[in-house]
Amino acid sequence: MEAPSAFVDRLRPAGGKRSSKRDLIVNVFLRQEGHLSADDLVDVLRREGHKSSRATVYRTLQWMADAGIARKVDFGDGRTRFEHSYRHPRHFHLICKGCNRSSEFLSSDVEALIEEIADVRGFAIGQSVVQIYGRCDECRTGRRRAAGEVPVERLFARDALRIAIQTERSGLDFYSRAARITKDARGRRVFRKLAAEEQEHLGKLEARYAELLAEDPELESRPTFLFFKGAASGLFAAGAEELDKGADDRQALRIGIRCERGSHRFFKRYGERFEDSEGKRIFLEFADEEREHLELLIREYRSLAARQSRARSKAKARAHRADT
Amino acid sequence: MEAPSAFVDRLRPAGGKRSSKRDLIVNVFLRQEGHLSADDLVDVLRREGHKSSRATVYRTLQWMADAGIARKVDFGDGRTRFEHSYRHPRHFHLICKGCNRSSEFLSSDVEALIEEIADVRGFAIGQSVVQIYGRCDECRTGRRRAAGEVPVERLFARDALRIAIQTERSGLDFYSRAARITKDARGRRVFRKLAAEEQEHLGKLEARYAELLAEDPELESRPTFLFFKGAASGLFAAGAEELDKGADDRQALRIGIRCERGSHRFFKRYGERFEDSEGKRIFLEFADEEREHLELLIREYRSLAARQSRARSKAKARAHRADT
DNA sequence: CTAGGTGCAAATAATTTGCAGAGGC
DNA sequence: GCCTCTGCAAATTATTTGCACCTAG
Repeated sequence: MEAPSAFVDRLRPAGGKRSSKRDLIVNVFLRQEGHLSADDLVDVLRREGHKSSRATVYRTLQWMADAGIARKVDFGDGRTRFEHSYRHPRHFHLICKGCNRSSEFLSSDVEALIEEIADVRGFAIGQSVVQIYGRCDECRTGRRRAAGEVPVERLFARDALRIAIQTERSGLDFYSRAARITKDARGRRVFRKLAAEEQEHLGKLEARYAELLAEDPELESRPTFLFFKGAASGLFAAGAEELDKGADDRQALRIGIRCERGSHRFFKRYGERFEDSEGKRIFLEFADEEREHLELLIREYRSLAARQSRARSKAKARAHRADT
Repeated sequence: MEAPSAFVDRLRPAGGKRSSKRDLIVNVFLRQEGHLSADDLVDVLRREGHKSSRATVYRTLQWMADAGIARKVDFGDGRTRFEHSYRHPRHFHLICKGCNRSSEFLSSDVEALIEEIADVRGFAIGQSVVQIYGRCDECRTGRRRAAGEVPVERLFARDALRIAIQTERSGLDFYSRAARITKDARGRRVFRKLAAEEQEHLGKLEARYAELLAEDPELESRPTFLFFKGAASGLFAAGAEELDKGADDRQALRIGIRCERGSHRFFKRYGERFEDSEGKRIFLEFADEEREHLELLIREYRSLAARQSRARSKAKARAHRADT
């Protein structure tokens, strides 16, 4: 788990001079949750007994944004706010016009659509902003929610693990079914092997999930942060359904390839964005595993296709000999 | 087709006083395309030989935003811009950091996801902002695109009609297939009737599309404005595929219900947002037609289920009598 | 010693406001 | 005549800059 100071050092641009004032401002900033305006940060500094001129705070904030330590956010109220990126992945915002608070979410599906749209328009994406303005649950119902803040990093890890577990479960189910219906002995062996791997990995993920909840009991009840329909509605689950409708060996492999490809993409994308090193490792390992599965399935598909084509030409040759 | 003056009158708040200055500013503003800052508008007014103080322009812009004649847009460059809503539906933005121009798009899919996310979080949506920052095609490749501006309203109408036509086509295909495979005579008649209706409607839509293209030949080549995967990847097309995998009469009805529901939602949402009254009418009529289909299918499904259940209990009774 | 970094005050930039006068109902 | 709208100038707000001074490398 990377420390804040290491995080800053990693991003600090080379050649610059250190200064105790800047270090101080950066450290105070990194300790804050949520979105701060320059003035908010000056106030926090004052409250902690440090005096800094506004200009320096503005300059430091700009420096942090350039370095990637902070991100600008603009909620359209005339002042620029900043959030730090230490253990805090890029995300989208729900902004309540009642209480002026904002809550964060991520949606793999929205991101995928945005990428697709940009692609069709020949647009190279830098960064995208999704802001949903409205009234939050609390403001509408008057009910108070659990007040304790859970760092976004944990919510991210929680949801990512939930999705991974769901994916493994339905992957396991998919490969078991596929093994059952596959006629080709070699293909069957491949599916069995993949099922076994999913089973083993599932155990690991569940252990990690239990550990995460043990660290913070509040975590389980927090609302969803990471939305991913591809997993929720079930990439593999949809695949399994297709199998049930009667697929032959080749189709089964093809469906498996599609599922693994989607799953690999998802875990790669979010693994890369993960700040917590434990979760990041798990995710990238998962992505790698899925890629291996994917490659195995593709090899197997090619092999099966080749064998079938050989079988066909042999049959044709036989038929031809019979003709003449 | 509503005139600009009628549009303003419809939205003008009651009780206010008219003034020739305000009317002038509003009229000039409505003639502009794209996103104007207050200063841009002052410049346009100056260029047309009218002088107005900045304060008045700011006040008028604010008045228009309150009245719903204008919408604020903020691209994070420190100044607020405005776009008018006359024949201009709400939309999302692609913003090029190279040339500072923005292009607009709509995505039913993104909207649906946003609604779903807000719903899960108990958040009442007011308005949502989706901005994709990056570099546009022209800036990256250096190639120049056709320069003539096509009003968004037309692109919207074009894409909506394309989607409607696609939907009708695959709906027609779906119902023809369903009629072919349905064993129950009554159910078959329902599917035939729906197929005939889709056929007729398709003709109307194609005529309207041809008319639209005739009005503006540049229209056809412009990039997609309205993205809707539900239609593109084919709500009904997916349904038809399911039919082919062997569906019984009830399943066929159920698939039809799902398709009509998705289609109805889509056309209702965009029909309501459509400003051009001709297109709006087509869309809402379409939505109504889809709702009628939906209701017909639901009735038919219930009727079939009831008949099947009666048949089953009769069979059981017969079996029971044979037993004793 | 010298390129950055800091503080203060003044400058900008976008937008809003106070107030006196003009004009629609 | 009253109440709203307009114009001008001054005020406000968020942010940036000039410049003298300071400090780490």
